[in-house]
Amino acid sequence: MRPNDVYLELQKRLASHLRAVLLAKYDLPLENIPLEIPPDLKFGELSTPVALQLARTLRKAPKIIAQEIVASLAGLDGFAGFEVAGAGYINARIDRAEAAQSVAAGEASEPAGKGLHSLVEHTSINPNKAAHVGHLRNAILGDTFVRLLQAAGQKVDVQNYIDNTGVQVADVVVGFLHLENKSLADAHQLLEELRLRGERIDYYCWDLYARTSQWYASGAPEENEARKKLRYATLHELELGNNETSAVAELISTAVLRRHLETMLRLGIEYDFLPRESEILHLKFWDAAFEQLKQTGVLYFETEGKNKGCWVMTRPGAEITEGETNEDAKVIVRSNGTVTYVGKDIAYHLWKFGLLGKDFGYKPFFTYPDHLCWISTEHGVEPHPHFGGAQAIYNVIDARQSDPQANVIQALRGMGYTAQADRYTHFSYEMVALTPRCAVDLGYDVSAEDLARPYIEVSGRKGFGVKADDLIDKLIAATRAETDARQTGRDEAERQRISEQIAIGALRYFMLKFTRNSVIAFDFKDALSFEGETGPYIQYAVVRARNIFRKAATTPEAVLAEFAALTLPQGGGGFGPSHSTQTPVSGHDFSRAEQPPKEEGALAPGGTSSPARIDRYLEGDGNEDIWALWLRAARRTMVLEQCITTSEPAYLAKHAFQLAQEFNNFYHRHHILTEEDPARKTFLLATAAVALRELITALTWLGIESPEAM
RNA sequence: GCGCCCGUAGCUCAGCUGGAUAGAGCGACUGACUACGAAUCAGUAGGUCGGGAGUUCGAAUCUCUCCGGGCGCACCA
Repeated sequence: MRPNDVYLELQKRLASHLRAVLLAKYDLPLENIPLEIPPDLKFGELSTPVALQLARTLRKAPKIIAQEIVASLAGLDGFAGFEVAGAGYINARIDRAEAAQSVAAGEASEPAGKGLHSLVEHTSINPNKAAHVGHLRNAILGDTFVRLLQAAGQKVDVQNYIDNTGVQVADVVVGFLHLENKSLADAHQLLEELRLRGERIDYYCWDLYARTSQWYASGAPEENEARKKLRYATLHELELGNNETSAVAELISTAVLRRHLETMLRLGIEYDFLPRESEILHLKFWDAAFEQLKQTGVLYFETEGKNKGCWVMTRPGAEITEGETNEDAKVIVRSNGTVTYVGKDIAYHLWKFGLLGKDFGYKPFFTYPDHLCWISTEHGVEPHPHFGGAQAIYNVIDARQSDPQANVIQALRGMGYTAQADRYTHFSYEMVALTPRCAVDLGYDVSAEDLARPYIEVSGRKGFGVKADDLIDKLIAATRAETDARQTGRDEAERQRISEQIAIGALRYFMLKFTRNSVIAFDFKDALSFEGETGPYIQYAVVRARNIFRKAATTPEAVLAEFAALTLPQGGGGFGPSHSTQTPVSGHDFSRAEQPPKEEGALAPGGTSSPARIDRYLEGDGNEDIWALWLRAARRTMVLEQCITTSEPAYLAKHAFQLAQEFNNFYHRHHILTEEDPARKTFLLATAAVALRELITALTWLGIESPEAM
């Protein structure tokens, strides 16, 4: 039997059939057949307003068209019938028993894009301070998207770009060398002392960075001028490398980076490669890119206007008038010969697509339980894995950087790399801000102006924000208190593990439940909630399902095997090619809801002369909620594809929640273990087994573990 | 000034390529534990989808305009 995802498969089948019917009947080639999931099961499982849409071109009443189309649909494999409803909708009812067989068998279709080599860049925190809630959103979005691409069968490289030679690192170095008057030897000593005391270097830098930022503006005008000069002199030394200042920067930034990886690992987030800006500079990536940019004419030398003496490029969407100087052009090479950020980013992205003709050196940096994370270096070790050269890339970068991102894409397109430009996704998301109340609770001074705002932007420079590790610690403490109260029979280690799983589940779900372009106004009350639309709610549904199987002394696998026997008296079924036993349906003569849901006689066990179809359990007023659960379980691949094509993990988060909600509802309405009809009991257990399987799969894709108990 | 995002129930948010009575969670109020453990479930109240105009058989969804909020538009990264 060929694998397929029930809903997706039936949708495709109906669409192509409708396309053929429209062509044959009306000579209308219609590429996109609108298909939707109706708002209520009474309208069937799939529906199309295509007749409404065609009314004008065909000059016929929509209802007439719908009836004509329905007449040609009878007997379509996998469907139980079609009917015209409302103003001219065509509603399709699928063969429930047959669909349930497929779902139970765990059939899933291959999503589009299988085998593609993708590269996801996320996290990319400046290594000069502790990670905060904003970085958590980035990393959780990125990591989840990586899991989605992998679930779709893609080969994914996970990268975390490290700007170790930028102003932000320069600022902590200035603070260390000039505010604290310390040396390279002191830096070594500090790291050792912090290690012994069990303190975090990234927390230390959080405060130092904020102090230094203030220091730049807190003196007399001429003092501030000197401090600013010091800042840029330091930055210059970092870029050059091979000096004491850069050695301090390297030492501190690497220690902070290590902390970031540890923080993210608490959330189950891992990386394959850490490309650093220092290597992009020292290995002269830019020189190679510059040649290509000049040759393709993307960059031109400006001889007039405010950008005179610079190499510039035209911005995307800019209207250029012949013979006039484009004052709005983006400067890529400054008049002093140095390269801007966008320039370096173009070089880096040429490398990502394997178009630069240069590569990093590689050395191992961080060890995960099952693989190594590599970091860039000038002279690497052999052998090493190769990164870059991807077919599709995703950059998880906040929405404020959409302009520079668009510039990079524009440059690639201008160089003739249009296929790559099309597969370059700026995976943008809005920031995480704090509600004024949250800021006050944390002890920050909040101005009257800020108090009136809906939210206040987090700022590392100001030291304003919620640190990632603090939030995680707080979440674990809260779940631990709850777990200790509930799981009195379990030992310390077990309770801690469960608490961590729940805490991380709550945090990851919280960051994923919002769509990317909505600003998250962070508040501890919401983030620390474990009820309602939360990760723990979904995890709890899993635990409940598991408890049923434990009490019944069976397993989901055993139940599903039993279920297959129950529903497959002839051993066939499913969505195999030639399995059409449908009776033609004229389109207006059936109404499933009116059939009695249950016969008086007991169900004959599978394998007897009268095929023991399970329709009776899937239809009728009392069973619509069960069928809805099966139907949702059938949507896994559909949701996965939707998430990938729209770069929106929130759809999967919503799907998992709705699945859990329907399961909890089912759990209350139908008591499984006390069910007396053995066949129905098997059916109910199979329902739980399917829900359990789909819940665990969805949670895994979201990077959320399923605890054994809670 | 130009560009992008947002404005949906008291609060926080969904609403897929325009489609059938606008949904969820939280909060409020009513109920359900002799347990497949209530981190749960059922029910009630609550909405001029920011305002206006247009396109359409049909608009929360598309276009225009106005109002309100946010973020970008460096020879910073």
